[in-house]
Amino acid sequence: METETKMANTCQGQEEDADLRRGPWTMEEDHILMNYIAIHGEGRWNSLARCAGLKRTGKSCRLRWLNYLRPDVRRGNITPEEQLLILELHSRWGNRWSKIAQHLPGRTDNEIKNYWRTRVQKHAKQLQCDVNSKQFQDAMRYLWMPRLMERIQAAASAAEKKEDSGYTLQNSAQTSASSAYDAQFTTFPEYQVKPVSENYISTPSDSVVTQVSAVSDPGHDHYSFQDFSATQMSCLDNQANSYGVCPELSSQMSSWGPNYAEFGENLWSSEDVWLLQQQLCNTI
DNA sequence: AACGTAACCAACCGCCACTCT
DNA sequence: GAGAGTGGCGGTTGGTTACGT
Repeated sequence: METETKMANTCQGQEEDADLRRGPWTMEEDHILMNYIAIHGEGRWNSLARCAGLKRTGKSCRLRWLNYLRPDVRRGNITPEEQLLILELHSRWGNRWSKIAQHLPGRTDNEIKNYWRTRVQKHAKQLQCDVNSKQFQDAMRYLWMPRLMERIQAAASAAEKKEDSGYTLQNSAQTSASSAYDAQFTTFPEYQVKPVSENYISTPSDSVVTQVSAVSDPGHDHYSFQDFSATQMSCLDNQANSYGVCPELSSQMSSWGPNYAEFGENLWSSEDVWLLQQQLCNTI
């Protein structure tokens, strides 16, 4: 705080930024901001912007740093595990993006918000229902989320097979370096995959028994895949079927046969959507 | 190849809460 | 205690890229 005050004082003589820059950041601006923070650390953003010689508002600098320049920002596609967490956490907390982001290390609230608005809301639109409606919540919980679980488990299963075939591993975080699963675990050391005898999700083929768990974080309300598994299992108990789908949807899905496998997050065909709409109308 | 549309994402805006003077 | 300054958050916008016709 003292240094911040000093910093602010030393910059007071500088002229007011009447010609503030807006729009996309240039590489030069990025370098200036990164170098300044590397040397001085994050201070008060307005004075930081002035002292660094950036013709930007403090807010703009903060946003650029937090959402893009920070070294621990993860870029690239949202993994199935992350999607699962986002869906689950959003069902708990709603649009509390920053709170949700706290449970996805390296992801920014802006990125999660964008993911939700572009991809999740797209599906709601496809189903012609509100993203907060019970219909869509059910579709997520009984169709989308189990699909994601299956994809996660399939990736873990593939990794196990790799291991069985003589592939030497140093630790569980390296079990499947080529799968989407691994992008998460190589980056998030707190997550690991391990076989368990309880709290498992069975796939339709019942061939995969894995658990995704997070090391507990005392003093921090850290939500985990394990929590999700527990939630999902209670759902299975209640709904009593191997897909984690309510009985009405389950019967419809079994009639779809292989088409059910097409319920990936980006694979909702128009026929799927129509069928789902019909089913939801009938069941709710 | 050209055009239109959809999807994605960085950046901005406005509001609110907190801190400092 | 009041007002100004600042940071944080969620909502929105606009530019760019990808894709389809």
